[in-house]
Amino acid sequence: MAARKHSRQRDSIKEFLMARQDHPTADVIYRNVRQRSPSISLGTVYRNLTLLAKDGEISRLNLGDGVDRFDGDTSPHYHLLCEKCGGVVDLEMEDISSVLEKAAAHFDGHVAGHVTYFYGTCGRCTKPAGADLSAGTALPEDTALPEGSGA
Amino acid sequence: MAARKHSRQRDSIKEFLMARQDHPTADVIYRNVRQRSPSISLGTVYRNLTLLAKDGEISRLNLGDGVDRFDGDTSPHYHLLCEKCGGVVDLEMEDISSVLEKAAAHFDGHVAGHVTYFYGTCGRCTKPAGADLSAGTALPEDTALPEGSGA
DNA sequence: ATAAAAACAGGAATCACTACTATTGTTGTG
DNA sequence: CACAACAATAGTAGTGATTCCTGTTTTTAT
Repeated sequence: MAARKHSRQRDSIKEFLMARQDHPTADVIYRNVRQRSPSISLGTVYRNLTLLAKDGEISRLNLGDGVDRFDGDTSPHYHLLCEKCGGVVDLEMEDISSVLEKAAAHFDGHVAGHVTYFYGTCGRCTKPAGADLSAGTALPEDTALPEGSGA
Repeated sequence: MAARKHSRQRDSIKEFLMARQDHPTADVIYRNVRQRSPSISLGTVYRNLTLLAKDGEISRLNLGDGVDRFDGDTSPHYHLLCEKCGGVVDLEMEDISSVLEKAAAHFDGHVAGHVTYFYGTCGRCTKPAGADLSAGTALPEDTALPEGSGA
């Protein structure tokens, strides 16, 4: 029930998220989508992110640092929170779902799932300062609006 | 530097936490400690919880539900968040620190640690309703003040 | 006893996020 | 196409956990 209706704001949000490899916060999404849809409101961003996550089209991450992040990639994978730059990167690693069985082994309740994430230093921050940062995938972690050009 | 000075408020907080098997929130701690130290302020509770956690005397848990919880047991162990009652219970389970190696295997940064918790249904909530709830460890999950007796 | 500074109480402020309301946009149906 | 039903929006107010600030009180070393 409550059939979903189309909305450009939702399209913009999803489109933006799909194009990102990082895991932006609602605020970053808001500031960026606002370049295409200048009148969009923060509440709309939150409402749609929540709705998209509920429908399984995106996923919502909570890495314990007080902000939720959003990921256009809903396939199961793990994340690492970089303690230096605050960024979040995907981690390619073998399956660890066996932790569920381990958790259930001596437990008298029911274990439905688990949340795991890692912390440490991302590849970029691990390299010696001033190394080959010139090339590379330099997407500033939390791209804010380039204050000069847009609005 | 900044030598720590003794304080009864901090003592009360730690003492209260050590006596609990559940994982109370700052607010629950505040409401309970206030029975012993009626003039304690919430800010003091937070400041001391943060300080004790920083010094490794207690640990701070974030289970992604918007509230931090505190645990007097700092030995490494895992937690389960009950989706029915909202409570948090300890999980006795074999070591899973091997996930760290798995995470590090194909990663070009540095993996320092991981956070893992489980969700599902706790033992009490799993049992058929109205069963043997009469006996048992019935500590109400978020013990508020028993409004009648105290203040 | 005393002074330096850690800690406190109380309240204001912050921050991410949610809720509310009047208005606008979408969509199925005749 | 017209139009009613209602999903979605913008804008703004509200919430709840946590932190910060300030003048006062405790602790503690001397």
